[in-house]
Amino acid sequence: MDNNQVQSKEQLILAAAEQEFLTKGYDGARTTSIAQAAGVTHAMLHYYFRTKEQLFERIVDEKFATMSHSMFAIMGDPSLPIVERIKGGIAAHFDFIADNPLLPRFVINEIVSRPERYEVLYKRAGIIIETIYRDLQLEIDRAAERGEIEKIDIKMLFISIMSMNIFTFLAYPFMEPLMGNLMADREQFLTARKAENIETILRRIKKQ
Amino acid sequence: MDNNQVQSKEQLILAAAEQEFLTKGYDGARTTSIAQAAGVTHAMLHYYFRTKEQLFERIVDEKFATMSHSMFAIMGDPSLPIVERIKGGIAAHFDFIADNPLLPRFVINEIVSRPERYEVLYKRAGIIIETIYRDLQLEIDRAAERGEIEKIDIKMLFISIMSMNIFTFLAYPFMEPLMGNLMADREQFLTARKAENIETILRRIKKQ
DNA sequence: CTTTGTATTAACAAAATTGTTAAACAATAG
DNA sequence: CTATTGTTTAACAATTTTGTTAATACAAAG
Repeated sequence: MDNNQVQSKEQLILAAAEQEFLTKGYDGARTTSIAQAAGVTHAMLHYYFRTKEQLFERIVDEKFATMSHSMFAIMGDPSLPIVERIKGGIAAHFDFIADNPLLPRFVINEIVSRPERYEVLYKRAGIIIETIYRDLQLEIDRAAERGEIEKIDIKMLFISIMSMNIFTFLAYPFMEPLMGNLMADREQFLTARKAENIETILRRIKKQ
Repeated sequence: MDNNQVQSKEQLILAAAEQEFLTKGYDGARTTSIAQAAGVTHAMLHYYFRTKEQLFERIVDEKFATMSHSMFAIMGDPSLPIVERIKGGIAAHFDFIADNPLLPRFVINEIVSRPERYEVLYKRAGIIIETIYRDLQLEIDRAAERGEIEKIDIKMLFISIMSMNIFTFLAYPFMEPLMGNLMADREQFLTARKAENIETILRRIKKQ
């Protein structure tokens, strides 16, 4: 078998499934359409993954992991001074989402439509995040006491960063036709938007 | 016929359809489930609305109108000084979305899954928005020249406002379990979040 | 009180979609 | 070479979902 030369059928199906699920969601996706896009008969899809549900779970697992990686990117480089660290964190998070622009909508839709399914996963993630945030909150509090920045709740700051970074991609198709020339050149807009998000957050924590 | 005393069957179906479509989307919605929720046979649904598609369009039309109203709310009260105006606009927009928390996800999903359908609608909206923004941009430019605020692109500012306000509700189910006690009390969190969004935007335009 | 149009139901039909199976085929280990 | 194992296909089955229809009830109008 040539697993490396040509992509295996399994790989082809997974790639096609990812595309289909990310754009159309579970309900909108069709196993026949995935099989067709992968260039295999739809019996093959069932041979490798048994059910649509199981194929979907493979994609969900990977995408949830990617999403959590993206959230850790906001943490930034701990060796840098706090303002530089936040600046870098925002940029890294923005770039991460830029590389996975379909990810947030997929994850949000999935959480909304079957919350019970992710309760366990979520409880664990919540605890991890809690401890990590505590460290960063401490660093922020110390910087605030030194008068370098404003005192602020790190969670609120994270929500603001995620809001601005994620919304950019989430609502791109919605906003683009409404914004005239501003968003006409995607690359140029994204560059400007990244800078704007950083500027907005930095001003939020700037001592005044 | 008692059109007002008791809700008409048509009204019941529309209400059930709105709930179903907003939470599950077009693909996830089931006409049988809508009929059941409305307490009518599913033949009734087809009698009144012919097809799922036509029923969906009724909901979409209304929701797109609501969404565009919400966007106009950001404009704020033109009789107020610019900073107060923006402050009020953010608050009004936030409250609007708070009253329609399922709206943004629904609209975004719809735009992403069938963009061609809204091209015409969008061209028109884009032109209207363009002219309205021009006025506000002028007012901002004048205030900036007077040294009251920073010079800023109104469209960028609007995107930031929409980002922070909308993301709050869009990602609520996703964030809530990750944020420990912060989001435990929904009302309290929304109040804090509204204030945070206003603070963030005002700092963005504050002359420094 | 009969006609006419609307409302309602149950049963049915059609289509789409997921999933199965049996048989053919290919690769490979012994 | 052949037995075994995994791969592939075509055809089929089951289910779900949307949509239709024919029969019936009901209300209003003449």
